[in-house]
Amino acid sequence: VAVTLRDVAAHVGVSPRTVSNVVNNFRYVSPATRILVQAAIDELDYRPNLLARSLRQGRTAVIGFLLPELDVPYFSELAHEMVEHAHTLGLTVLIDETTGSQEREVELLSVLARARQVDGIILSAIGLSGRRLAELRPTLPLVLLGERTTGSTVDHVTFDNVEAARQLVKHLIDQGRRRIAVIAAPASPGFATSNLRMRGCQSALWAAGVPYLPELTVRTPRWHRTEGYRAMAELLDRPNPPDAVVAFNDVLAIGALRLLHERGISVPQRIAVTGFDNIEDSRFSIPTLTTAGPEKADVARRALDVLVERIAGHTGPPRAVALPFSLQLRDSSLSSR
Amino acid sequence: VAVTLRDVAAHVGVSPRTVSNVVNNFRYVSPATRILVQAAIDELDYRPNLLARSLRQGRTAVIGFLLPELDVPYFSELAHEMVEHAHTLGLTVLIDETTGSQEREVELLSVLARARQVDGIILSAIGLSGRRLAELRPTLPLVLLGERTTGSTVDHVTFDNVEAARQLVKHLIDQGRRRIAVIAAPASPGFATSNLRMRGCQSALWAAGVPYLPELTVRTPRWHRTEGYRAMAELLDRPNPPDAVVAFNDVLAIGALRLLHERGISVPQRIAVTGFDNIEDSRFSIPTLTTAGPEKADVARRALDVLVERIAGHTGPPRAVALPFSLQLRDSSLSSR
DNA sequence: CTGTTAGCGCCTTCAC
DNA sequence: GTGAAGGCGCTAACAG
Repeated sequence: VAVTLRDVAAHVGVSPRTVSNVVNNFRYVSPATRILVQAAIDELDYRPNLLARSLRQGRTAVIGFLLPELDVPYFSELAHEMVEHAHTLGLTVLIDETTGSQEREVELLSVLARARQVDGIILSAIGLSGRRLAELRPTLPLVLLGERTTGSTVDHVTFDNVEAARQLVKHLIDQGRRRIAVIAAPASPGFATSNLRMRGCQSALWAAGVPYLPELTVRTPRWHRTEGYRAMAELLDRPNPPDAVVAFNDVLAIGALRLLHERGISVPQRIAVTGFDNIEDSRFSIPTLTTAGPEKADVARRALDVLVERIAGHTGPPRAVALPFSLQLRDSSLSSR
Repeated sequence: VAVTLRDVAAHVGVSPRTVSNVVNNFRYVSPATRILVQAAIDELDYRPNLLARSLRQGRTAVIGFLLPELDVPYFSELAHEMVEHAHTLGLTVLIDETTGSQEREVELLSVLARARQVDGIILSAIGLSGRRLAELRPTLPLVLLGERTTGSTVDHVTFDNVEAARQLVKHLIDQGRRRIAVIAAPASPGFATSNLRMRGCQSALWAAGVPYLPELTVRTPRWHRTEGYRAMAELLDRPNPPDAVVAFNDVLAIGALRLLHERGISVPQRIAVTGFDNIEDSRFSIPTLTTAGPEKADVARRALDVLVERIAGHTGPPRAVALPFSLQLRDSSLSSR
């Protein structure tokens, strides 16, 4: 039932070539024929079959965005920016979830890359190490998010996780906190986000001569609210509870806030809390949450720009884009207000 | 550089047909050749070009999911379920944002539908009226979410918004509330979600003989936290403030909670608050939020099932799937605890 | 400026 | 069981 280029051509009495020229806004079509053809297109309600076009041209104008989980606010906010900015570039976004497992990251990456369904891929990697990635030798333009791997062989966009963590902990120390707990996400090999943030924390403690208390570090299996809630409970049940908690993302922190509320422990008076990511919710939580992170719009914009450049054929050494980030000091960590 | 079916065939010394048979697990391939071909596939690392396959077969195994905004928790949670369930069906999901504007809903719908990039579409419509939709005569299987239009000409999956609102308000009345405010989303033509919820509220009030107070209804332009915050401020600034607030989704309610906290008004003691959607955050807000809605996994599952059935060629009258919903009574509305 | 031809990579009807 | 040929709808040479 679908109207094809041929149908339009036959209807007007020109060759398919001419119709194609009109559809693609090529020069060298006489105004008269252009009008004629356009009329036929409108009349028959013709739309080019993008599949056929993609097959022919070898490009699809679709990019794949692989992220751990769409229902984690950081990623949904990022996905939003991605879709929005992609749209301004005339691109569509195909989203798939990796659940943060290395196998699934590898699998999706290779499936997407080989199937020619997308022109390039943006991967928010959690489990994948730089080495493993290098072995894969991705066949498609690829931009990595959220992890800075030394000697990485692919483009990536990130921000200075170590420095951000350092500044957050320094802020807590400046506020007089001395027993600083950490709610960390799973340890991964290599330079995973969680490890970088841990390093920043320790560096700040060391610089201030405040002891790092390993017994006040809890590692959670995932980055969810529930995990933050559980981890906080665990911390309180230990002898000598903390006077501050650095959670490695905002939802973990929000889970912790919830538990503290239930136990009747006031924040920040008795325990200060900080997060990471600056998700929308951190401005509305009770109390509002101190956090740090880059602008998500920046992340999306830069990642797409680098990717588009590669798709356009740019060759050259892998780019490492480090975005600026900012600290948002809010009620959850400000003692004197 | 890409390896094609032909390359594999040439490498083994069989016809493309045979390779295709192996790839697609057809009967009637001798075990010997199957093994041989499979070996060549592995060796050359061949992957079928999905674009070519789709063009040939007329199906893409991709479904489009059009939603207002990915960074609104309800939709990101729903998208998560959609992607996950689609995966079990061997489908990929192409997500696009409509920002809730009718023009963009129409545009994306027709672009996607004609371009043959997807086999079917699930649309979480906000602005689109049933009538407008009927005029469009979508050329592709389409399932509508979140709005029940009378005499609709397309399949849709929803739940009983009127009844859910009625039960929430009845609950508030049972708790002794009498001055019940409403933070509603934009009024739209037809049977938009917001209108249905409003009707449910009024019906509950009427049934209990409690007056509906139009001066305590605020309509917000969007469904965001900030709007809930602003609307709540507006309500408090009016003479005779409410003793309960029904927000038409959870993020509006969370915005309202935030403002009430800043004004030092205790919830639920002085003002009770309820939302809609049962987003993850409603279990962690302070206080936890009373809310109502269907299981998002159900929504995704049923929508996909109906869509897949249509894609498979099922004809028949449009389906109207009404999902069960549940009330989650939590701290924000329970006076006696 | 426009028509003709070929082919992107795959699946599938028809033969053998 | 397997081979040969054709075409899904489009665009990119190459004429003219």
